Amino acid sequence: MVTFGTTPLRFSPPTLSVSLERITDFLSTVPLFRELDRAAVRGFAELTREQKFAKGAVIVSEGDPGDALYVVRSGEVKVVLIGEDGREVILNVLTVGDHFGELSLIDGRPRSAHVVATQASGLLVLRRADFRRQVEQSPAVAWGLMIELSRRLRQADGTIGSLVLLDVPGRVAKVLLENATPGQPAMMVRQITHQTMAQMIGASRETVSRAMAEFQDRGFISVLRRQVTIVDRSALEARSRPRL
Amino acid sequence: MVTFGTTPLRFSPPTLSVSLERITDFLSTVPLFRELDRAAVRGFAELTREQKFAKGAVIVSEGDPGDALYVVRSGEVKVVLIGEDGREVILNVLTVGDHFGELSLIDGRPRSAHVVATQASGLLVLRRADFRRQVEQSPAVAWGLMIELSRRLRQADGTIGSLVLLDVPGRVAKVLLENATPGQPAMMVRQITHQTMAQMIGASRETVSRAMAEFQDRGFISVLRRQVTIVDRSALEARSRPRL
DNA sequence: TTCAAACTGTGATCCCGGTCACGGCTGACC
DNA sequence: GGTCAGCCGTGACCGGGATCACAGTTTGAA
Repeated sequence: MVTFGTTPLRFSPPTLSVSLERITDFLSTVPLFRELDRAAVRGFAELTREQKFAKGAVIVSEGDPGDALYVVRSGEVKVVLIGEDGREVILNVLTVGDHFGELSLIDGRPRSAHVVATQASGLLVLRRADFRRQVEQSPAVAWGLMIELSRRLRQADGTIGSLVLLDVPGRVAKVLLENATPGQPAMMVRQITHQTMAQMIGASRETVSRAMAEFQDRGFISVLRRQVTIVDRSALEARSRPRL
Repeated sequence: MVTFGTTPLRFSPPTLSVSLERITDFLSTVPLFRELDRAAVRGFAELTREQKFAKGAVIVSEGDPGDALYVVRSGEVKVVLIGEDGREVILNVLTVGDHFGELSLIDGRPRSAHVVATQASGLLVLRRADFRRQVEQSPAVAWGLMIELSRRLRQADGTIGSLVLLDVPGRVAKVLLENATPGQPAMMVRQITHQTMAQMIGASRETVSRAMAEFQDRGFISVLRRQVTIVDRSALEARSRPRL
């Protein structure tokens, strides 16, 4: 039974508030809102509406005036830059609990990249004015935002370093490690196509294929039905450092 | 002596000093504090100490626990990543009014890069606890910080895009434009050595030289005693876009 | 099960740009 | 002035990785 505080609801609750509670539950798990008490999170939840996107749908486009924050509730999206020649650079892949769009909310500038659904996805949308008012009322969210921005900035700087200092196999090793879920003796990597990897590290699909083949030969990883398992973590780590 | 690349590193002792009002005047010009009234800015000014660094001095090192924010009061510093093989990547060049070190203050993680003085410089230092208390009292600074972080994140993403999508001459054209001061018909570029440019865009010094030579031949820029002038802005802009 | 669409593996070719080598400038400091 | 340390310009070489081409393998929808 759904309860508010200790008071059980006697009448069948409107669907809207049921889903409100579920959205509140969900938002509570997002790092941005983790410091808040339930009432404050509900304050945000009330301001959201859920929007569904089919695989391949464009959620925001570079240059758009940005006036909303999105939280991924289900599915997966990618943040991409697209060159005039059509080539794509994947800046980030976001899954459940991740959010995007805050830059435009903060500085009022246009969107700096495209965001595209890579799977059917459900996103919670929070409009600018609402968000801003809420943030001003809870400084905890402001800190949370700053922490998140810091994390991304460190990550972006790391990516710049890799692009300059590492060769393609080195960059491949790095994304493998970054996408590994920590299962002790042998670690799994969430499924990514070579094409996607290539766009994440600024390389061609073929070169990524060759690097993966090499890692298999050497026993660094093993691949079974497109599921990659990391066999020799430290070898990959060594390969992901600049070599002299 | 420890060296990174070809630049010898020197450590210079801190010197304490200077007038509170003059520091307040200076901080008032920094975007981060622009929204604050004079009393609030003085509050920050009271918490700072000025520290002098000789050219080549290391101000912070990657991996250090970071517990201070620095504002450049005079001189120039560079933010660099250093590979194990000694190669440097310049993430940013900071001059008067710029600041660095806030990431570690925000998220408590170690410093993510080295910062080295490229000229004799004076830095205002603000320690973690002091800074944090002040920020909590003035939300305007929190917004200012978020805006600054957003700006850097956009810039970093743009850099990633350039590294992947542009060839070396394209990246050279881009830094020229980014470092141009907007003098109408012909624009000047602040002095940067080819070596520095090369480290900013992930290229070799020689290739940058050749690109600059090409731009001169074509009449895009002219160089007189190491002072670069942009002659044909739109040609450079065209060159700084991905070509099909 | 079948068939199309998407993904992967691998060879051949070519070229951008890194590296090496070296000589010519420029400017700072005795 | 001389001399020394950084810069800059340019040629020669060659290797990592993009590109093209095509065959083999999965996947998933009907």
